[in-house]
Amino acid sequence: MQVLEASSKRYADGMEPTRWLDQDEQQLWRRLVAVLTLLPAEFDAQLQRDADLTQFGYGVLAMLSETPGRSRRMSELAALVNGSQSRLSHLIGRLERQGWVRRERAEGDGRGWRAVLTDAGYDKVVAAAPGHVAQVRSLVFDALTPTQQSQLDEICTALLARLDPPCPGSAC
Amino acid sequence: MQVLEASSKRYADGMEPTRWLDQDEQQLWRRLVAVLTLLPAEFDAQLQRDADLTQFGYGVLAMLSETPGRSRRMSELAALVNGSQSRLSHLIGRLERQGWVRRERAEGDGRGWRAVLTDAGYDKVVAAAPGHVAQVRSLVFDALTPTQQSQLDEICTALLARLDPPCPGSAC
DNA sequence: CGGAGATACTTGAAGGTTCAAGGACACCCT
DNA sequence: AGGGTGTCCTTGAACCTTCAAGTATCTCCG
Repeated sequence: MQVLEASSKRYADGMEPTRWLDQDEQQLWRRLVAVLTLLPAEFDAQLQRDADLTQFGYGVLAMLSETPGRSRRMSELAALVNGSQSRLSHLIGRLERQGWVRRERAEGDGRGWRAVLTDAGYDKVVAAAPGHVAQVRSLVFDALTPTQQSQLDEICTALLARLDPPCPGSAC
Repeated sequence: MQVLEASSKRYADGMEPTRWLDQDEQQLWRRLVAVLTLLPAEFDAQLQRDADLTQFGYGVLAMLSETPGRSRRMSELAALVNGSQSRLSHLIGRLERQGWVRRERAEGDGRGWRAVLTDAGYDKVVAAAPGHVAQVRSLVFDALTPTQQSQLDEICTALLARLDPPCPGSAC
């Protein structure tokens, strides 16, 4: 996944020369990319097949189901599931059409909306959850030792420190 | 990301009762989902911004650039980058329109095609690589200690063992 | 009060992915 | 030879996400 030669060409002033990945780093990177590709694909496939849901859609419904009042401000919800407002807005539109969610004006702020889980929506998540959790268990937890699980937890924490609040590469 | 109550309802014969995730497992799962969501998004954003490429598109071009002859059978290429044949076919169509790849009949097998990286395509990857590698370094390697890197490598290996060759949940 | 600027959300179009179907060719077996 | 079956790849439609506007409302401040 990387151009091979660490070419010795000149580089502009102020440009750091690229530090290419060494053998071990390349191996890790390739494996990580594979996991990043295949794992979500499996979850999407299972949810699609068994519940006609995206992982993102499931995540939103589940998040609502766990929230007191089973509803959230759109922007809040978007942040919780790591999606853009636009993405969420489109999704909620679709979920609304299926009767699993409804929109409600947010009180106190005329600009805001809340996504509210309907009873049908709640039933939907409850029905979908066992299959999804089984998949998570089978593809993640069953594959890792308890030690690896806590290692992975710390690794994710470290990675998120650079991903979650701060902006990509720029100064924040 | 999970329905809260471990409901004590009856289940059909032969159905295992769902083993819900405990506190620690839920925490890990949430973090992992966040990483699975945000990390690819960052890479896609950077590549889109700086090179007008998808991570998948970059991966394909890079893979070709590393291959002797700078070409691969479509099916082979699809497997290497963990994509479906259809996805690859559409992508190669787009890359071909931009002049970075061209299709060539595979010799020996009248059904087959090879994707061949053009010179322009090679220049394209070479131009895109430094920015991408910098991003990988900044978001992954700089965030992890050497120990964590080798832990992650083993974790990925363990996860891939259940993902790569075998089918999802069914018998193979 | 009133206007500038930020915030919350939506919308339509463009682009990418999946899914199901289809065409061309290879392989196998009689 | 030749017909059934499987493999390699493409295609079009449906779906989802992103991107760039656009609308409505709030906040701040003179």
